[in-house]
Amino acid sequence: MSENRALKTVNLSVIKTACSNCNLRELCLPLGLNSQEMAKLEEIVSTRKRVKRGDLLYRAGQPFEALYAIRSGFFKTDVIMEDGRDQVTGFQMSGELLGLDGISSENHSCNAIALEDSEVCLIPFDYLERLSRQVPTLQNHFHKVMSREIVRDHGVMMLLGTMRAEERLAAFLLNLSQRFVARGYSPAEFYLRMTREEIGSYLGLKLETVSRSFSKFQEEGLIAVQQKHIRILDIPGLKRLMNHTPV
Amino acid sequence: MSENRALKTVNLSVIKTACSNCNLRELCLPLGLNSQEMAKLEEIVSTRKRVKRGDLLYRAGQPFEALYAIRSGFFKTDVIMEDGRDQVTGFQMSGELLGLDGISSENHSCNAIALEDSEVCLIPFDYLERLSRQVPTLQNHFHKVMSREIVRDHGVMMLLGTMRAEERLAAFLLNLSQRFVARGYSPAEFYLRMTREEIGSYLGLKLETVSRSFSKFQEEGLIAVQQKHIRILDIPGLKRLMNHTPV
DNA sequence: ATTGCGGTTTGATCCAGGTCAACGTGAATC
DNA sequence: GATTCACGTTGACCTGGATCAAACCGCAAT
Repeated sequence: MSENRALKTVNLSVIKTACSNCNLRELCLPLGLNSQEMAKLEEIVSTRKRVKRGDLLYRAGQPFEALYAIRSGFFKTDVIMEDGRDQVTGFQMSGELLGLDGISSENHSCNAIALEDSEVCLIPFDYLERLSRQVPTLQNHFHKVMSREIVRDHGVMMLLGTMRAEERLAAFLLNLSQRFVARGYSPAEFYLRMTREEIGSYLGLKLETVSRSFSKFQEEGLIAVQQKHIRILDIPGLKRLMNHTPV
Repeated sequence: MSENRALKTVNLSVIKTACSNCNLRELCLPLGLNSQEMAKLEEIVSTRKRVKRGDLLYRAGQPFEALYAIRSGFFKTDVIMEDGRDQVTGFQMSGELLGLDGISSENHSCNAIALEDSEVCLIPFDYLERLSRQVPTLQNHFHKVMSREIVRDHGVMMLLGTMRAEERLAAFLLNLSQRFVARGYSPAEFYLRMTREEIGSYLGLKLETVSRSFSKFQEEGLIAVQQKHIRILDIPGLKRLMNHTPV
């Protein structure tokens, strides 16, 4: 919680040019803004925050004040029922926005937990609304980001409602792969930041089922797994597996 | 598709006062607006559209141009995979907004189908964005509506990911009940507009399981079912059933 | 009144994935 | 370099809900 605030002014000046220099700008909120608009956005995105692996960025029930753009690192979000059951609702990586769920009730409705040491840019929401009234491009892009989250959620519903275990896992791997590509990483080789249990929670499966499915994929030559290290050997194969009607 | 356009001016004048007179205004987009702001909103919500039972309001892939506020009636939205499997992603009733999924890609990403003869108010999206730049209350409320949809989706994920068949159905009934209450109807007695198969699709269950669970609830005195007519006899009982840890 | 038909209920059986349990593995700590 | 601990793998068995099948219900068309 205690952050190093020495050299504050230097720090701020560095940050003021952040968005325009940020190599995530094409994935993140600034998408589509001209340099003048970007400068305005930079004024409101003035603070960064480090979150250590395992720490919560925010917790369900806390008052909502800001959105967070992931500058680096990896997060999960989850919701917890009164009886203790929990569900991972998503995994978020650099360039993605956290906190959209908090707008509706002005309280966060889920927990956001860093799965590795991470850094986020803080976007005070009232400033964002004010600015997006002045900058139609930003307004429209923000609406698209929210809508995209809704579409993603529908995809997860489809996955949870109609797909079998192996289809779910294939879909999950392909989705990760795609998102890594968008960030300039290999589509075929990556480290999973989450445990089998977290994957299982997200996919509506038990960790043993996740583990068994990984092993099965490996036997079939679709992937090579060693703990958290994944190499996808046959992307088309996984795609085929994913939408093969279940009997 | 061909609509009666006779008496257009009369029609418009009638509609111009629509929002402020509409008894759904506290559930719908106008929430929180003063009369002046409401008047501006009414200018852009100038058209209504009837949708017959079974007809599509919009179809996945169609260009997105407007949101739809349900004036009366009942809808379902669903997504369809290439292999034909489909998933009902929601049931919408009066005062709720349809079409948010289309903003992100400027194409609708799901189908919206009327489950009874319905009427919707058409809200051209570019107008809405323009107006919400001028009316902060509207802007904020629209953001809350989108966020609420995200939170709802997380609830469905929780349901699909962690709950057992009977818990899902109990949650479903309680949710409908609540929403009927908000509209001034009985919390305990209503007609289901959707089939067992559609309920099943939404809840990630087969229609037989839905039917059996209804019968079980009836045996236990929790509800009285006769086809589509439901009477809830024991709301606390359903609530208890819903979050009783599964073993 | 009869037929047809979409939707619903109920029974019998099956199986994907859950549950329980034992063992492996590798990174961190002393 | 031994110990610990969280995480992962694998096997054996069990069960909730899927599947298959038959009958039933209500209403719309004739």
